[in-house]
Amino acid sequence: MIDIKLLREDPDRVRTSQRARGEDEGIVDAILAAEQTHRSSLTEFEQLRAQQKSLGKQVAQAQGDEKQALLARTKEISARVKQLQADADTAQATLGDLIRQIGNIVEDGVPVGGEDDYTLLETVGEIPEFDFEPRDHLALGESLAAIDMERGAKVGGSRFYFLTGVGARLELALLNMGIAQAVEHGFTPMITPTLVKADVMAGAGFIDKHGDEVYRLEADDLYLTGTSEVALAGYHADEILDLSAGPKRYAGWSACYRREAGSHGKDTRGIIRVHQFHKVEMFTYCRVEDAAAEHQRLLGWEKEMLAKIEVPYRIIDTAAGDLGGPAARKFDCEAWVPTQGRYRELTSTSNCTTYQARRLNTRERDPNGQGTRAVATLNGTLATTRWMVAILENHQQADGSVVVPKALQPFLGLEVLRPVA
RNA sequence: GGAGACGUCGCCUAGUCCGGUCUAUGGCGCCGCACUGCUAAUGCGGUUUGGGUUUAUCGCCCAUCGAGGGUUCAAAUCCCUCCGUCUCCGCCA
Repeated sequence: MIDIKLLREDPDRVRTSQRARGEDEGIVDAILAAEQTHRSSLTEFEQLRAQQKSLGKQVAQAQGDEKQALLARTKEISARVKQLQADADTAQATLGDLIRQIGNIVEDGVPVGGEDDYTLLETVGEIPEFDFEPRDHLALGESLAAIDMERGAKVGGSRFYFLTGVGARLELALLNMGIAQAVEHGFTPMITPTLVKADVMAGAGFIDKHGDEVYRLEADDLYLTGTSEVALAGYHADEILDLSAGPKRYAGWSACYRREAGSHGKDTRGIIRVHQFHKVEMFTYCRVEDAAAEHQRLLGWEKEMLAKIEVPYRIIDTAAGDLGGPAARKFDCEAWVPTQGRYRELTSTSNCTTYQARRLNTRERDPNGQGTRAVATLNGTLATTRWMVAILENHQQADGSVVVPKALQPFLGLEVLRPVA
């Protein structure tokens, strides 16, 4: 949720942001009007309520006829107070519904436009050249006895899979390497709930626009999370944090669940796009002034991880229209996938500034004055199951074996993965 | 799953039975000031959060006693639903 004060004081900034995202800017004026309505109805309610309270005190002390007269007056006021309160509540709900439709204010420098309008920031590493026909990650995974899609489909349906033997070990090694790096940089490792309540899901911003993407357990009114970001965003909900000693950094380890609605027919082969996978995710709470710098740090830690698996990749600055609602800016790192001849997303880091925190009511003492203010939240990927695709394909050899990147070897306990006969 | 106890503004706590001087008590902690070689101790004052009004402050007002409803002129207090914590019993990885 954006700051209503910002919208009031600088509506043009919000309009510009909406335009960059390709979204309705007329809503700004609707919100301004709704706020006026809310404020006047609230004032009206409060004034009569004050009168009701002071009369109530007289009632308590009065006796006999005087008391009866007061009761008659106060009964009438009571009914009006109730009505005014209902009006004020309605006005507030209307305002809330409107303002929640606005995405975060896009950071300066973010390219305008949709999915294809990203800015290429950097390309790292050499695209490998094979003197043999490279096999895709699933062919490799099957011959290594690492991935079993067929039985995955038998048990869970399409887009489910088993990681078997070295496949399971490779995933654990990758995730453990992510946790190890996070710990090395001062993150607190966290294993998070993957089922969360509706208000946490909504607070993290995953219901409004990604509603179709999310699994919901009807019987319990719980949501399966698509990333530990959700649980970590909820972790400090309704709290006042002390960030005077620096940001709070968490590394969440969790299973992730995505419905992949609307992506029928896309990436149907292998484990690129699946309903369930694992991820180690960085999550930071920091002061809003530090958020942009922290975003660069998160990107730096993603690059550090990508260097460890020795695959070529590029970094893009996602266009405004491709940002999630809570994000003010997003950098994706995309690894080269040889058999597809293109780059595929391995990491994504978003600066959500105060957007999530405002919804989840996570604040700090205002260092510049009195009272409290919303903190900033950021997130970024350290490792996911999908990384196996890039590792397998980029490090494959003519005989079907796969060389394990050096940094990963101590975690995996193997230097080479060899095909099973 | 069954039975019971509980949830008060950082922490602890009074108030709830019997609705109205509760504008929520007291202690601890914390902040400020005073006194004082320093620290400590002591004294005085302040200390939930959100919002409205004003906006240069002061001030005034509303909401907030786990959450949401209800009863009532009036709810921390009475009723209902939900959430959470603890104890015991049962069942089960």
